[in-house]
Amino acid sequence: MPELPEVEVVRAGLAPAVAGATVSVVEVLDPRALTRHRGSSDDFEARLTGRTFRAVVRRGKFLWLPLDGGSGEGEAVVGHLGMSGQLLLRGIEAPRERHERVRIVVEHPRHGELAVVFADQRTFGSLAVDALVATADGAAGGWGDDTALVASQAAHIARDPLDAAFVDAAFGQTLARKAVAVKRVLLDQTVVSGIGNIYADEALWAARIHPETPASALSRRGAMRLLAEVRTVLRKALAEGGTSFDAQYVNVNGQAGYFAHSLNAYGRHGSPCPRCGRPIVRLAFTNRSSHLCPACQRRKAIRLPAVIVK
DNA sequence: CATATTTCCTGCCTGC
DNA sequence: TGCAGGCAGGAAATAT
Repeated sequence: MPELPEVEVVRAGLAPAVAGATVSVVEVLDPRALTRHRGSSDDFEARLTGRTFRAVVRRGKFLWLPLDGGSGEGEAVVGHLGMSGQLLLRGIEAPRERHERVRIVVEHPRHGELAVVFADQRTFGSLAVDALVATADGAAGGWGDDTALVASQAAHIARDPLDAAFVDAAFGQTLARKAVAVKRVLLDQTVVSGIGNIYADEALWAARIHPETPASALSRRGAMRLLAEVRTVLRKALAEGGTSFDAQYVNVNGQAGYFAHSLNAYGRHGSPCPRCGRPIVRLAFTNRSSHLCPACQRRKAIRLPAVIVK
């Protein structure tokens, strides 16, 4: 469930400890953590050992750590936390985490030796050594680095709503030509990245928009209001350290965030809507759920063409 | 081309 | 107490 705020907390925690650090040892404990790496575990270890991390960069829910040197535009370690992935900073003597999959020992010129531990209960997350490619729009690849490069595995992902190079007008135009439910579009990482089920439900609640509203049925003003609410909820969650329900999402020190206390709709079915007091409901949505207030978030009436009935 | 469904995985929770 | 089944869900692959 790490979405943009949670991944940004991890990025910001990792950056000061890892930027400028050199990899001394790589241990792959479970090759399923490398499903997106083109090559063996040995290849991953060999490509990484001895390299120096230049930065920690994030776009949407993707993280990448550019490596110094190399050919062409260079390479990076690209990572996605999936459902339950964690990147933890530990001392080199630290015992194994419960679901530890990869351990990268680095030597930092000021902080000394550290272990970067990738732990992942459900193994939807993964790490890979990946090529860096130029960004399509020439702007910086993401948060945390000024260079106009992006990991190739994240290059097809749209910019996220907190990215300075995100284009609001293009987002509005995309919504206007999509017939599918607006919530689906919010979750489509090729349209806007960083939003998952929690923040989609929260933003739609704040904007008083029913998740099944066809995207194209929103007015331009409605679309921009939704985008503004997306940004507000992402920023608030980031300021509170992200959303943690159990031990699934934690920062690099293993600590939970506080935003779960601020949720208005997600997971609150049966509880009163904080705005109107009527119960929040849960609706089936593909293989997951939508949480909403049916009173505040009215399904927009679809204007049907006139039909002549004999 | 656009949209819908399936797949990957483990741990917790419910109901029998 | 055990165990089956449901559920959680991001994104790529596959199907319609």
